[in-house]
Amino acid sequence: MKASQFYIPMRKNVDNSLIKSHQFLLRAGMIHAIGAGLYAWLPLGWRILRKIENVIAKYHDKLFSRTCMPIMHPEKLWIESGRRNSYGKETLCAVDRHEKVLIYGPSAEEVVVDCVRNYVQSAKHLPITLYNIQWKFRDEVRPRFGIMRCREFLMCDGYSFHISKEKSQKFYYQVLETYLEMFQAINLNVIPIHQNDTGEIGGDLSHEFFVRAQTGEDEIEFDEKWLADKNLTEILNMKNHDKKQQSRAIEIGHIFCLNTVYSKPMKLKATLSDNTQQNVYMGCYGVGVSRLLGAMIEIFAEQNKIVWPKGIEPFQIAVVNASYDSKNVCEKCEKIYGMLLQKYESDVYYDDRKLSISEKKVQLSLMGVPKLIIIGDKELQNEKFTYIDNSTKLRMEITDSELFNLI
RNA sequence: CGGAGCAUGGCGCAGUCUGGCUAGCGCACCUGCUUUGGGAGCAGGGGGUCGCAGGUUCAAAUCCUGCUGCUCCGACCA
Repeated sequence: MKASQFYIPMRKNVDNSLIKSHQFLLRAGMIHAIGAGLYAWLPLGWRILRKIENVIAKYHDKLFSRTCMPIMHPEKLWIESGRRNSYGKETLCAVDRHEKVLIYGPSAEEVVVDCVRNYVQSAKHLPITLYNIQWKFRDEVRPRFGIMRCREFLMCDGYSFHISKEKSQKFYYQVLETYLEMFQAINLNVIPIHQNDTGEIGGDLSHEFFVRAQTGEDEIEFDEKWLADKNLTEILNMKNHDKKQQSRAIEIGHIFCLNTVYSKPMKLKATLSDNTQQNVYMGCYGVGVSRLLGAMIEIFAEQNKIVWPKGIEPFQIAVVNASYDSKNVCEKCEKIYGMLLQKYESDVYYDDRKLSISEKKVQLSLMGVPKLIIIGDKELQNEKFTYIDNSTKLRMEITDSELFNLI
């Protein structure tokens, strides 16, 4: 991607009463506020969001198969599950031309149940595990903190269907374990906390996943053992009296064992080998994808730069033209850019704009591009490149061949 | 939903209390020159009628009423 073709409206002035991540998102040109709790994802923000989505999808693919559920749900399904009455004013509705009420989905239990209930007749058809990553809408009383509590947001939601409570719970713990791996893979020191109150979703076993951050909306207590050595047994053995530390925290995920809370009213049953019928045991598993992006900024961003977790960087490497008036330099940059494209594909950024080298470097730090190859008159004369690793601050002069060994 | 605040060029703000010169500042933008290695400098220049509607007044960004939008605190919250 060439910088000259990339819409990235960076701002130097932002309202400093906004939360850190919100300010950063605006400064780096990642989002644009459209209305209360509504944001447009601009090219840079969208790229990063997609990177996060990809990691989350990769881990969910180990346990679920991916689907895409509709955003709008017929009210009928919600009446059937009983959530129409209980969910409250956060439900945004629309009326179609036939005067039917449609609900902009805040989660997808009803539609997923509808997808499987006509097929599932026997225990032999189970288990079924599905997930989707889709835009959700909750008409928050008070949207705030930028993308952390907005109305429209991207969420990954998984659903499991098993024939028995035991199997359902076993799967639940598999998901729990996979989530721990997943969050670790993106450098997040996540703390799972067992919840007793499962809220509107229902069910009886639930864990919330938190990351510590000063700007978090929640106050949590956790066992400090979590920070050193974490494994599944540790969680299961955790008792209230073990809790030793407190911190502000951001909730980035929540999982539930739902039992038959949905399958009962929605008549999702399977026949057992003794020819009796059994309500199917469900679980649901949610990760806030867009909120995760905000949480990463809260955690990893400094004043003028961010170091994204590995794999989340908007671009892995950038070619920086330091002498845009020089034809030779421009040609060299194009050539190196072309070669890097072969290896990094769309993950290479070429800053070909007519801006000073200083400004380009500052902007690339703000974007969180980890590796820079700087090419200017100086480099051309010395027949070397300047290589800068933004995350480690390593800086060196390298030759053509060294460049290709390095990257 | 309760409380508070804000709305002035593209962005961030001052001016409002105590009505009155041509509505100001920083950033951004345009032109020129000099620059170009962690958000360049100098000089010149363009752009706003002050959220919307009404009212008071000789005169309203400024005072009054209503409306709309947004932000912050709280309650709420998969």
